[in-house]
Amino acid sequence: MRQSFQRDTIRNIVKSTKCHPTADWIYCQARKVISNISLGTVYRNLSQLNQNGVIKAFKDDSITRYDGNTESHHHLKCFECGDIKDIDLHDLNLKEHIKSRFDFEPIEIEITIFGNCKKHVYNKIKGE
Amino acid sequence: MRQSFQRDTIRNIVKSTKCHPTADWIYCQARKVISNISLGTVYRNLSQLNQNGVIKAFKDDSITRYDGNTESHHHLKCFECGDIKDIDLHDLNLKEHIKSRFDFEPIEIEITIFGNCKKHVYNKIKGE
DNA sequence: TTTAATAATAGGAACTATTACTATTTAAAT
DNA sequence: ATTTAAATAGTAATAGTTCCTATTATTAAA
Repeated sequence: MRQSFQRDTIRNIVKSTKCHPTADWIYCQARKVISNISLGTVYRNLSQLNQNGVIKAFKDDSITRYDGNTESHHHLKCFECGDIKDIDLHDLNLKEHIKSRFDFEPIEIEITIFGNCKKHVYNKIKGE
Repeated sequence: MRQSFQRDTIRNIVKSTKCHPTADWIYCQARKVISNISLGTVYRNLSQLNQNGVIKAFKDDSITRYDGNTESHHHLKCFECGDIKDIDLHDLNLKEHIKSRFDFEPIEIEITIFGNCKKHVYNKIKGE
């Protein structure tokens, strides 16, 4: 994988946000730097960076989101605002748990918890 | 929601398999009963049945799968054969855990564990 | 039991996220 | 400098799904 300004730009964009952006959002940001960058280039490089473990891709409903945080972690997604927040459930020892209970060798665990974040729980209590 | 033979057929197909079928698989099965049923009808009814809690829809990569089992449960997906098996992690009390640890009101938890099922773990040990 | 209202349908067009294709450009090894 | 192959921009194609429309079918009411 040789150097390209396009790829460096894309990596920097993903690495500098915690908003779990989509390819399209990244494309819009990238165009501010390279006005004629193509969407295909964005997809190709995101896919490459993901394969090399530089970033992490995950599915949010039917759209792919990208995460600069490559540590093992899970997601809280608010039904109201759609915000996705990283959480760590490392101490639950889920892999060990699965391994000992089921006839299955776990490699990767994806957890998304849907519900209401602080802000929207508060709003519901207030009846807003 | 008034009765339709198409919807009844679709519900029966989903309810009578544990294979977590896609819309297209269900469409193929449905055509054996109603030869000119349209794919749009299949999608519309699956969506309706899901909204009414009769069946449950979930995403597998970029495809939607449907589950006749509406009890709260999670999935084991084998990297080798792609088979998806239902598991119950009810006793982990994940909702209580999340609620007490994060400022978040959990409503639904989706967990998919990717790895190798019994059959393929065995094959790997044997070096096949 | 006809009639009226409208939910559901078949068939096909449209949409969206993503991937594939191709001629050209660019990085970097020789 | 020259060469080689990776990367690119721009665009066409794909797959899964939703939307549209004229027609049909179910159910409630007269």
